[in-house]
Amino acid sequence: MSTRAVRKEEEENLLRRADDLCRQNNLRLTPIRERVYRELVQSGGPVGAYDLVDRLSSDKKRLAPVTIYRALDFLRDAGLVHRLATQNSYVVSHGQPDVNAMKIMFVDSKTGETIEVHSTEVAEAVRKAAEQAGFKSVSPFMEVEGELNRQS
Amino acid sequence: MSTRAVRKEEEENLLRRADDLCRQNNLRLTPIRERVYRELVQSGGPVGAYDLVDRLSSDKKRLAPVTIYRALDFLRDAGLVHRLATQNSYVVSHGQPDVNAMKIMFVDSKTGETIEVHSTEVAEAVRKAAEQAGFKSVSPFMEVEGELNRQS
DNA sequence: TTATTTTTGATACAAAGTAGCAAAACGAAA
DNA sequence: TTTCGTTTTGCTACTTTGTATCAAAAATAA
Repeated sequence: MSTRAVRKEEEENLLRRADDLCRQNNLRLTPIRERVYRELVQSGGPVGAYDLVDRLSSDKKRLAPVTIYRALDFLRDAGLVHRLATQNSYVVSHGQPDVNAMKIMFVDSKTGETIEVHSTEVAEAVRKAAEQAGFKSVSPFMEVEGELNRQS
Repeated sequence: MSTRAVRKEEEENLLRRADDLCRQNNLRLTPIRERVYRELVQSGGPVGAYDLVDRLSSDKKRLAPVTIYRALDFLRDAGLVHRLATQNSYVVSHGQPDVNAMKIMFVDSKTGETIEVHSTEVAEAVRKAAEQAGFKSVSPFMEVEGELNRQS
């Protein structure tokens, strides 16, 4: 099986799982919301909101930015998508939600490429630091910039 | 000694250290740069760029945003200031630069209040996670949202 | 001093995100 | 299935955040 086909399959997995998650939580994965999610999945990386506007607009119909932002808000609330604040962009969240793990989104400083890693060890260490700081709870998501090993 | 006086003293410490650091690294802490830094120090928390524009502008002379951004870029490069991407704001970096520690800026989701904590434990755990992700190096700074214990 | 680099000022612009309100679609209840 | 309330979408305009460009001024080096 080609890597192309594998990727296609992975895309469908994500879509199906998103669908299930929404069904189970009584959330409505409406057409635009699904289109936005699908576009993010297919892109394979972070995409800017206005880029999504362009990609999901046709010649006949130009979507308003607010439409995309609303879809993104929904997807973020559902935990399906992360916002990369340092990049002003949005990216699909991978991996099953493990409550005890920290979701770390590593962002390559050069290319903007991202890789998501879940770590309970980091979660534990951050919780400890948070306690020191007088924080009672912390977001299970964080973003770290760094340099990806280039395998050219 | 009043807490007010203590704070004033701390401010002067920071200013002096910034001055030293720049001198030692052949960086020019020019008047606007120092004014921006001082304003951030005095505010005691994160401040937006356009807020700085307002605060540092007089009736006679209105600073251009780009002037502030340039000063902020300088201060960030020097490691004196952090940008809080999730808040679109800028905050003074505290603590002596410990190369092995992760600088974690905890941001209160409600108020935007920040507390900086340095942790070698987090740094170590993140490094390990980064290796898994195929990253060879990571930024020594990160931002985590959470909820501060309210001691009303 | 003169030449070179760095910093600042000024104008305009680009990019990212939001407010507010009306129309449409949906879902539940009668 | 019609009515009613809620959620979602469309539309227009707007706010906030951040940059590009190029000339003037200031600092540094030769």
